[in-house]
Amino acid sequence: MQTKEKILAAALKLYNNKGINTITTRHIATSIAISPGNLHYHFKQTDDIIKTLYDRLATEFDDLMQALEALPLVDLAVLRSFSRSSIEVAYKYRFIFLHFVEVATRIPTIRTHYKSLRARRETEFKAMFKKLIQNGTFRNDLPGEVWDELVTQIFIVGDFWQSNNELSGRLTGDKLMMQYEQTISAMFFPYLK
Amino acid sequence: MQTKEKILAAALKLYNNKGINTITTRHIATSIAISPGNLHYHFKQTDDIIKTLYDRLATEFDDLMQALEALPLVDLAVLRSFSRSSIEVAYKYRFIFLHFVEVATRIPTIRTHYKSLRARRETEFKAMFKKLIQNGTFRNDLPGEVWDELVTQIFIVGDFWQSNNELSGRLTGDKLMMQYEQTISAMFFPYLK
DNA sequence: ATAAAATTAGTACATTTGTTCTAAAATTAG
DNA sequence: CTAATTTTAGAACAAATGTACTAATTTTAT
Repeated sequence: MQTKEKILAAALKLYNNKGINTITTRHIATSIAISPGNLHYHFKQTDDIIKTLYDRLATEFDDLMQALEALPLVDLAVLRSFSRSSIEVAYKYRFIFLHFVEVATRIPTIRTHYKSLRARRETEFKAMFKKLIQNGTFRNDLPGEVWDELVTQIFIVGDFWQSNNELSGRLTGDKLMMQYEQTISAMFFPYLK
Repeated sequence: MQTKEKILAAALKLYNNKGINTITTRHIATSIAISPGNLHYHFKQTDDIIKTLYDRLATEFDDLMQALEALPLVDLAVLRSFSRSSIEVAYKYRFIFLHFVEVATRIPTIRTHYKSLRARRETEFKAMFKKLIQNGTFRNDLPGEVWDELVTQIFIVGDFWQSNNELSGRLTGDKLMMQYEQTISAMFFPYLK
């Protein structure tokens, strides 16, 4: 593995386990037995490492979204499998979600990027819900605002289920992902026809 | 105002506006024109300031909870007014929620305290839902797990609506609180009979 | 009024951290 | 094979930061 990839892998692991504030570039360098100078040759600024990792997260999400859009029809099973894949990606880059506000504050381009990604996904979700109402999967007796609020709720839960676990659950790995798969899919339950 | 109170007020303001990582004890001291030595006379450790602010948040929440429990009956209006008051308290101490994972990591007693508070509130919520099902406010056709998941959702949204706003909305003050009052009350909508 | 206690300012120290610089080593290209 | 380029190590620097220390000042108690 190239040094640059080694750095990213080590950084991801350390950030995920110890957070972005306790981990310094020296920690990362030491963990893969390279010098601080070498690390800064590959990443001039520390934040460039975080930025790169965020970009990868964004790309992996985008791939999921595009796969979803390519499907001819969206039903509950599809929604569930999409949610499962999203959870896996989010877990892989969990430090970002666990420190999302700080990451977005430290690296303004991340906030900008997230905002536009979010806006895009919001319209996508709303369109999808409309379809699911029309084809009789979802209820048709609820006022429109309720669906808008559901979208907001989904984003909050989707972005912060890991923070919630960190505070009260402390599950890890598959157990954690399975629990929140359930939590997220339960969000749709009372909306079913 | 006593110096100790001045420090806490200044810290709250600065933390809320700039986060806990950019603000140092020197910033706090300078903002109220006292020396660093004086600040550390009142708070030996920086984290003691955060700890004290968290304790106040916890107390204010406890007061709300006790007021709620003292009421003879709980209906939707009561639930809504409780949610409104919670939102105000959470906004007042918003830096804690915006950096919840880091705060809980840095100050272990906060994590411990939050966990037990959370467990207590979970049973309270579940009992309340049971009552609302029995008196016909909530639906009685849903499986029990759905209510458990609703409780989880409520905590996630309740703890992280501010982080969500920080990432995508950036509303402030009343506008912000009013929006999330709606988001939170909309969570109950599809559960109504 | 005076002694004791509490508060405050200011300095200083040790550590950490991001980053830069230089020279050596390794790799690549011609 | 040799020159150019890339990569690496290691030292060094400057700024920041939490905290301790000391002496002065203010407040409180008697």
